[in-house]
Amino acid sequence: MFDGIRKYYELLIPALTELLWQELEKRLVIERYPKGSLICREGDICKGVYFIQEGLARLYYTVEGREICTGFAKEGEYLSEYDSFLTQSPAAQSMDVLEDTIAINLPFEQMQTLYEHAPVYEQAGRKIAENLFVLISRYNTRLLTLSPEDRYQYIIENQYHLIQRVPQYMLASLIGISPEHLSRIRKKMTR
Amino acid sequence: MFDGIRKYYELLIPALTELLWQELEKRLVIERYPKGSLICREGDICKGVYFIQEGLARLYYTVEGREICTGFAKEGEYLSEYDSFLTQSPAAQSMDVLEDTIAINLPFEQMQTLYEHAPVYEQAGRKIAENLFVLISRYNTRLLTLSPEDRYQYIIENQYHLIQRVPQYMLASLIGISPEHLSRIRKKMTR
DNA sequence: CATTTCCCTTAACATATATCAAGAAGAAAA
DNA sequence: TTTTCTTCTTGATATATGTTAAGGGAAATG
Repeated sequence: MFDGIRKYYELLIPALTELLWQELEKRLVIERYPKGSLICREGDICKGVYFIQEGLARLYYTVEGREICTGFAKEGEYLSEYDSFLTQSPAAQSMDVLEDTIAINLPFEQMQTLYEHAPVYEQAGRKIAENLFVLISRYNTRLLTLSPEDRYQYIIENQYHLIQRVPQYMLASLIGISPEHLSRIRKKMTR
Repeated sequence: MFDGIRKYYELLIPALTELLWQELEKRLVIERYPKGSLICREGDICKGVYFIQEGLARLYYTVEGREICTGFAKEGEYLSEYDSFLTQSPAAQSMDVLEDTIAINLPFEQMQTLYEHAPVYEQAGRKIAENLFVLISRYNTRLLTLSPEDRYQYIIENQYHLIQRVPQYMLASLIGISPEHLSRIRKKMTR
């Protein structure tokens, strides 16, 4: 059950011994979400960092009744409303799942306990924070420096699984344009 | 000289002893930048995380000859092209200073050495990464959920020093609009 | 003190992109 | 199968925001 996430932590913490892993493992919580259900609602405090074991999760703002997606995580990837998680303050975004999903949650209090328990866990926390920073930073770079066409092209070339698993109108909001406009861009690109 | 940054590290690492501080201090590098000079050029590898001792630094993309600002740091704040720093890959943004600036740099190799030296430093690394994540995440939230007017209003209410120290056309790009448009927004707001 | 440079404003105009509305095509449900 | 959703497409229209250009004032420079 925990094979995938264990490999992930071994990458994060080169010095992860069997004992240290067991200490971590017993704090992990397996959570199952049926397609369409919420992991975290905007305004609530995000309870954890979720390692997606199986399925597909989504992070999005709701602005004037409309959803603006900012990220997706598939099997083997992490997702969290990390600002809310870190600062234990109300989440600006919601998280839900687009498919039946199994997530492994490392809750906030458990993470703090680990930090106090042994300093190596700090290293995992640091690398998770660093990885999430790089993700959001590059997302930002694309939004600010690429044209809508090039942002879509980026998804084709680097996140093709999203095109197969995510409705096009959600990708439009990820790119920062309307669904109609993405449809026209696609039409132009096939020519 | 190192008073400001020491206080900052004491916040990050509650367990920072005199000895641990000395170990850190001897790895810090004081750097002076005259107004207008570059700390890091786009395409280069960002050499460090810079604690601004005195002055004002800026982070910005250059797209088709135009500059798009994404962040500023004044005295007592940090700045870095952190993606480049973490991954030791070419920077997407440049960093320069808008005023004569004294920065205290913790270079990448020195930071790695500290991590190996004692695990408490991991805690500082983690918190720096977490803080920078929260900063960029909230910047993102503002860009994606607020109108240009409200983004400018946010600066007035929460970063008023920028209005006093940064040219308006740079704030326009921080907000994600043209200088002319910001000028019109300001005119409308005074009424 | 003159002069140059930088920055802000304003107006006219251009345009990318959003919005609105309708229909088609699949996919899911009954 | 038929029906009902959901998603995607397409066209007509609207609009926010960008672009270009010009002038003025403040600040830096010599």
